[in-house]
Amino acid sequence: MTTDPLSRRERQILDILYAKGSATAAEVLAALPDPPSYSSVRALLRILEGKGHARHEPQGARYVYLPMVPRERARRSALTRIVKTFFDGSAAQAAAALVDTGSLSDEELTKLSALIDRARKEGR
Amino acid sequence: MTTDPLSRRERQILDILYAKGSATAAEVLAALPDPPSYSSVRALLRILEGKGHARHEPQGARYVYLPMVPRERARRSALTRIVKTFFDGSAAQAAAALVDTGSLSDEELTKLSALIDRARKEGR
DNA sequence: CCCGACATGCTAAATATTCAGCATGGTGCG
DNA sequence: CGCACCATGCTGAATATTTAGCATGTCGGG
Repeated sequence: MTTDPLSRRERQILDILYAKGSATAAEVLAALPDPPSYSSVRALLRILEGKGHARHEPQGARYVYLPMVPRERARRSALTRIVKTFFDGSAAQAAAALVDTGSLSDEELTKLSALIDRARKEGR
Repeated sequence: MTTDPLSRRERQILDILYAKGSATAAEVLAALPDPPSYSSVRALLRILEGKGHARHEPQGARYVYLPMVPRERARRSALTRIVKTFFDGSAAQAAAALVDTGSLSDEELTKLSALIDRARKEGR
Protein backbone atom coordinates (compact mmCIF):
# COMPACT_ATOMS: atom_id res chain seq x y z
CA MET A 1 0.00 0.00 0.00
CA THR A 2 2.83 2.35 0.76
CA THR A 3 4.77 1.03 -2.18
CA ASP A 4 2.63 2.48 -4.93
CA PRO A 5 4.23 3.31 -8.19
CA LEU A 6 4.13 7.08 -8.11
CA SER A 7 4.14 9.13 -11.25
CA ARG A 8 6.83 11.64 -11.98
CA ARG A 9 5.07 14.70 -10.66
CA GLU A 10 3.70 12.85 -7.71
CA ARG A 11 7.18 11.75 -6.75
CA GLN A 12 8.56 15.26 -7.19
CA ILE A 13 5.90 16.73 -5.01
CA LEU A 14 6.15 14.10 -2.33
CA ASP A 15 9.89 14.62 -2.24
CA ILE A 16 9.32 18.28 -1.61
CA LEU A 17 7.04 17.46 1.26
CA TYR A 18 9.72 15.23 2.73
CA ALA A 19 12.45 17.78 2.19
CA LYS A 20 10.52 20.59 3.83
CA GLY A 21 8.61 18.53 6.34
CA SER A 22 5.39 20.20 5.31
CA ALA A 23 4.32 22.76 2.75
CA THR A 24 1.43 24.71 1.35
CA ALA A 25 0.43 24.41 -2.27
CA ALA A 26 2.17 27.69 -3.01
CA GLU A 27 5.39 26.48 -1.43
CA VAL A 28 5.29 23.26 -3.38
CA LEU A 29 4.77 25.22 -6.55
CA ALA A 30 7.76 27.39 -5.77
CA ALA A 31 9.95 24.37 -5.20
CA LEU A 32 8.91 22.49 -8.33
CA PRO A 33 11.11 22.32 -11.39
CA ASP A 34 9.26 23.31 -14.57
CA PRO A 35 6.47 24.59 -12.40
CA PRO A 36 3.00 24.06 -13.79
CA SER A 37 0.03 26.17 -12.75
CA TYR A 38 -0.99 26.60 -9.17
CA SER A 39 -4.14 24.82 -10.06
CA SER A 40 -2.28 21.74 -11.24
CA VAL A 41 -0.23 21.56 -8.11
CA ARG A 42 -3.34 21.49 -6.00
CA ALA A 43 -4.80 18.77 -8.15
CA LEU A 44 -1.71 16.65 -7.71
CA LEU A 45 -1.70 17.22 -4.00
CA ARG A 46 -5.25 16.00 -3.85
CA ILE A 47 -4.29 12.93 -5.81
CA LEU A 48 -1.46 12.20 -3.41
CA GLU A 49 -3.95 12.47 -0.61
CA GLY A 50 -6.27 10.09 -2.38
CA LYS A 51 -3.51 7.56 -2.69
CA GLY A 52 -2.74 7.88 0.97
CA HIS A 53 0.69 9.42 0.62
CA ALA A 54 -0.13 12.81 2.02
CA ARG A 55 -2.63 14.50 4.26
CA HIS A 56 -3.47 18.09 4.96
CA GLU A 57 -4.19 20.18 7.95
CA PRO A 58 -5.99 23.49 7.78
CA GLN A 59 -3.67 26.23 8.88
CA GLY A 60 -5.72 29.33 9.15
CA ALA A 61 -7.35 29.79 5.78
CA ARG A 62 -5.07 27.51 3.83
CA TYR A 63 -3.95 23.91 3.82
CA VAL A 64 -0.61 22.65 4.89
CA TYR A 65 0.29 19.30 3.39
CA LEU A 66 2.32 16.64 5.11
CA PRO A 67 3.61 13.21 4.15
CA MET A 68 1.66 10.28 5.54
CA VAL A 69 4.49 7.81 5.77
CA PRO A 70 6.84 8.94 8.55
CA ARG A 71 10.05 10.42 7.25
CA GLU A 72 12.01 7.84 9.15
CA ARG A 73 10.36 4.99 7.30
CA ALA A 74 10.58 6.73 3.96
CA ARG A 75 14.28 7.21 4.56
CA ARG A 76 14.84 3.56 5.13
CA SER A 77 13.08 2.45 2.03
CA ALA A 78 14.81 5.08 -0.06
CA LEU A 79 18.15 3.92 1.24
CA THR A 80 17.28 0.30 0.72
CA ARG A 81 16.40 1.00 -2.87
CA ILE A 82 19.64 2.82 -3.56
CA VAL A 83 21.71 0.17 -1.87
CA LYS A 84 20.09 -2.55 -3.91
CA THR A 85 20.25 -0.69 -7.18
CA PHE A 86 23.65 0.91 -7.02
CA PHE A 87 25.67 -0.86 -4.37
CA ASP A 88 25.01 -4.54 -4.96
CA GLY A 89 23.05 -4.66 -1.75
CA SER A 90 25.98 -3.57 0.37
CA ALA A 91 25.10 -0.85 2.87
CA ALA A 92 28.77 -0.66 3.73
CA GLN A 93 29.71 0.35 0.22
CA ALA A 94 27.04 3.00 0.26
CA ALA A 95 28.25 4.40 3.55
CA ALA A 96 31.77 4.46 2.20
CA ALA A 97 30.60 6.40 -0.82
CA LEU A 98 29.01 8.98 1.44
CA VAL A 99 32.17 9.39 3.45
CA ASP A 100 34.07 9.70 0.21
CA THR A 101 32.08 12.70 -0.88
CA GLY A 102 34.32 14.69 1.40
CA SER A 103 31.39 16.75 2.55
CA LEU A 104 31.62 15.59 6.14
CA SER A 105 33.14 17.88 8.70
CA ASP A 106 35.75 16.79 11.17
CA GLU A 107 33.24 16.72 13.91
CA GLU A 108 30.83 14.64 11.89
CA LEU A 109 33.54 12.15 11.09
CA THR A 110 34.34 11.79 14.75
CA LYS A 111 30.73 11.20 15.65
CA LEU A 112 30.36 8.65 12.92
CA SER A 113 33.42 6.87 14.15
CA ALA A 114 31.95 6.64 17.61
CA LEU A 115 28.72 5.29 16.20
CA ILE A 116 30.61 2.60 14.36
CA ASP A 117 32.48 1.56 17.47
CA ARG A 118 29.22 1.21 19.27
CA ALA A 119 27.74 -0.84 16.45
CA ARG A 120 30.75 -3.08 16.54
CA LYS A 121 30.36 -3.80 20.21
CA GLU A 122 26.69 -4.55 19.91
CA GLY A 123 27.11 -6.75 16.92
CA ARG A 124 29.61 -8.91 18.70
CA MET B 1 21.12 16.28 -20.20
CA THR B 2 21.58 13.46 -17.75
CA THR B 3 18.95 14.86 -15.46
CA ASP B 4 15.88 14.08 -17.54
CA PRO B 5 12.65 13.46 -15.81
CA LEU B 6 12.18 9.77 -16.42
CA SER B 7 8.78 8.16 -16.40
CA ARG B 8 7.89 5.39 -14.02
CA ARG B 9 8.62 2.49 -16.28
CA GLU B 10 11.71 4.12 -17.66
CA ARG B 11 13.04 4.54 -14.16
CA GLN B 12 12.23 0.97 -13.23
CA ILE B 13 14.00 -0.38 -16.26
CA LEU B 14 17.02 1.82 -15.90
CA ASP B 15 17.29 0.76 -12.28
CA ILE B 16 17.36 -2.84 -13.38
CA LEU B 17 20.15 -2.07 -15.78
CA TYR B 18 22.11 -0.46 -12.98
CA ALA B 19 21.42 -3.28 -10.57
CA LYS B 20 22.49 -5.96 -12.99
CA GLY B 21 25.13 -3.99 -14.83
CA SER B 22 23.65 -5.03 -18.15
CA ALA B 23 20.70 -7.05 -19.31
CA THR B 24 18.84 -8.36 -22.31
CA ALA B 25 15.23 -7.46 -22.95
CA ALA B 26 14.17 -10.83 -21.61
CA GLU B 27 16.12 -10.32 -18.40
CA VAL B 28 14.64 -6.90 -17.90
CA LEU B 29 11.20 -8.33 -18.40
CA ALA B 30 11.87 -11.00 -15.80
CA ALA B 31 13.00 -8.42 -13.28
CA LEU B 32 10.11 -6.03 -13.78
CA PRO B 33 7.25 -5.79 -11.31
CA ASP B 34 3.86 -6.06 -13.00
CA PRO B 35 5.60 -7.20 -16.12
CA PRO B 36 4.07 -6.01 -19.37
CA SER B 37 4.62 -7.77 -22.66
CA TYR B 38 8.02 -8.52 -24.03
CA SER B 39 7.19 -6.19 -26.84
CA SER B 40 6.57 -3.29 -24.48
CA VAL B 41 9.81 -3.81 -22.69
CA ARG B 42 11.70 -3.56 -25.93
CA ALA B 43 9.83 -0.42 -26.82
CA LEU B 44 10.79 1.15 -23.51
CA LEU B 45 14.38 0.12 -23.91
CA ARG B 46 14.44 1.81 -27.26
CA ILE B 47 13.02 4.93 -25.73
CA LEU B 48 15.68 4.92 -23.04
CA GLU B 49 18.23 4.67 -25.79
CA GLY B 50 16.67 7.56 -27.62
CA LYS B 51 16.90 9.68 -24.51
CA GLY B 52 20.54 8.78 -24.12
CA HIS B 53 20.20 6.82 -20.91
CA ALA B 54 21.06 3.43 -22.31
CA ARG B 55 22.85 1.87 -25.20
CA HIS B 56 23.00 -1.61 -26.58
CA GLU B 57 25.62 -3.95 -27.84
CA PRO B 58 24.88 -6.90 -30.04
CA GLN B 59 25.74 -10.08 -28.23
CA GLY B 60 25.45 -12.87 -30.68
CA ALA B 61 21.96 -12.62 -32.09
CA ARG B 62 20.49 -10.46 -29.35
CA TYR B 63 21.04 -7.10 -27.76
CA VAL B 64 22.48 -6.49 -24.37
CA TYR B 65 21.53 -3.16 -22.89
CA LEU B 66 23.75 -1.06 -20.66
CA PRO B 67 23.36 2.23 -18.85
CA MET B 68 25.00 5.21 -20.51
CA VAL B 69 25.79 7.20 -17.41
CA PRO B 70 28.52 5.39 -15.50
CA ARG B 71 27.27 3.65 -12.42
CA GLU B 72 29.66 5.67 -10.32
CA ARG B 73 28.09 8.91 -11.42
CA ALA B 74 24.57 7.60 -11.12
CA ARG B 75 25.38 6.56 -7.59
CA ARG B 76 26.49 9.98 -6.63
CA SER B 77 23.46 11.71 -7.93
CA ALA B 78 21.15 9.16 -6.37
CA LEU B 79 22.84 9.67 -3.03
CA THR B 80 22.76 13.41 -3.39
CA ARG B 81 19.06 13.31 -4.02
CA ILE B 82 18.37 11.15 -0.99
CA VAL B 83 20.56 13.26 1.23
CA LYS B 84 18.80 16.41 0.15
CA THR B 85 15.33 14.98 0.40
CA PHE B 86 15.51 12.91 3.53
CA PHE B 87 18.53 14.02 5.51
CA ASP B 88 18.42 17.80 5.37
CA GLY B 89 21.46 17.81 3.16
CA SER B 90 23.60 16.05 5.73
CA ALA B 91 25.63 13.19 4.27
CA ALA B 92 26.74 12.38 7.80
CA GLN B 93 23.20 11.69 8.91
CA ALA B 94 22.67 9.47 5.92
CA ALA B 95 25.81 7.51 6.64
CA ALA B 96 24.75 7.13 10.24
CA ALA B 97 21.41 5.77 9.13
CA LEU B 98 23.17 3.19 7.02
CA VAL B 99 25.33 2.07 9.90
CA ASP B 100 22.23 1.92 12.05
CA THR B 101 20.60 -0.61 9.80
CA GLY B 102 22.76 -3.17 11.53
CA SER B 103 23.39 -4.91 8.28
CA LEU B 104 27.10 -4.26 8.31
CA SER B 105 29.44 -7.04 9.25
CA ASP B 106 32.22 -6.67 11.74
CA GLU B 107 34.75 -6.58 8.99
CA GLU B 108 32.84 -3.94 7.07
CA LEU B 109 32.62 -1.79 10.15
CA THR B 110 36.34 -2.00 10.62
CA LYS B 111 37.04 -1.03 7.06
CA LEU B 112 34.65 1.86 7.26
CA SER B 113 36.35 3.05 10.40
CA ALA B 114 39.68 3.03 8.64
CA LEU B 115 38.20 4.97 5.75
CA ILE B 116 36.93 7.58 8.13
CA ASP B 117 40.30 7.97 9.80
CA ARG B 118 41.85 8.54 6.45
CA ALA B 119 39.23 11.10 5.51
CA ARG B 120 39.88 12.89 8.76
CA LYS B 121 43.56 13.20 8.07
CA GLU B 122 43.02 14.47 4.58
CA GLY B 123 40.41 16.95 5.58
CA ARG B 124 42.71 18.52 8.10
C1' DC C 1 -20.77 45.99 5.56
C1' DC C 2 -18.76 45.09 1.18
C1' DC C 3 -14.99 44.17 -1.72
C1' DG C 4 -10.57 42.24 -3.08
C1' DA C 5 -7.27 38.73 -2.54
C1' DC C 6 -6.63 34.27 -2.20
C1' DA C 7 -8.04 29.76 -0.94
C1' DT C 8 -10.55 25.31 -2.36
C1' DG C 9 -13.13 21.45 -5.24
C1' DC C 10 -14.28 19.72 -9.37
C1' DT C 11 -14.04 18.70 -14.29
C1' DA C 12 -12.78 18.27 -19.05
C1' DA C 13 -9.18 18.53 -22.32
C1' DA C 14 -4.21 18.23 -23.74
C1' DT C 15 -0.17 15.49 -23.37
C1' DA C 16 2.70 11.77 -22.13
C1' DT C 17 3.24 7.17 -21.22
C1' DT C 18 2.64 2.46 -21.85
C1' DC C 19 1.22 -1.24 -24.26
C1' DA C 20 0.63 -5.14 -27.75
C1' DG C 21 0.48 -6.60 -32.55
C1' DC C 22 2.42 -7.29 -36.89
C1' DA C 23 6.04 -7.63 -40.43
C1' DT C 24 10.67 -8.76 -41.05
C1' DG C 25 15.47 -10.59 -40.59
C1' DG C 26 18.99 -13.64 -38.82
C1' DT C 27 20.80 -18.12 -36.68
C1' DG C 28 21.33 -22.75 -35.98
C1' DC C 29 19.77 -27.42 -36.04
C1' DG C 30 17.79 -31.44 -38.20
C1' DC D 1 18.75 -26.41 -47.49
C1' DG D 2 14.73 -25.22 -45.22
C1' DC D 3 12.24 -24.59 -41.14
C1' DA D 4 11.41 -23.29 -36.38
C1' DC D 5 12.63 -20.02 -33.17
C1' DC D 6 13.68 -15.90 -31.42
C1' DA D 7 15.28 -11.56 -32.13
C1' DT D 8 14.26 -6.65 -33.87
C1' DG D 9 11.74 -2.19 -35.67
C1' DC D 10 7.83 0.17 -36.17
C1' DT D 11 3.18 1.84 -35.44
C1' DG D 12 -1.44 2.81 -33.72
C1' DA D 13 -4.30 2.46 -29.89
C1' DA D 14 -5.40 2.13 -24.85
C1' DT D 15 -4.29 4.28 -20.43
C1' DA D 16 -2.44 7.28 -17.25
C1' DT D 17 -0.81 11.62 -16.17
C1' DT D 18 -0.75 16.37 -16.12
C1' DT D 19 -2.69 20.47 -16.98
C1' DA D 20 -5.68 24.76 -16.72
C1' DG D 21 -10.26 26.80 -16.18
C1' DC D 22 -14.26 27.84 -13.71
C1' DA D 23 -17.48 28.20 -9.75
C1' DT D 24 -17.52 28.91 -5.06
C1' DG D 25 -16.28 29.99 -0.16
C1' DT D 26 -13.65 32.59 3.51
C1' DC D 27 -10.86 36.06 5.76
C1' DG D 28 -9.45 40.75 6.63
C1' DG D 29 -9.01 45.76 5.63
C1' DG D 30 -11.14 49.98 4.35
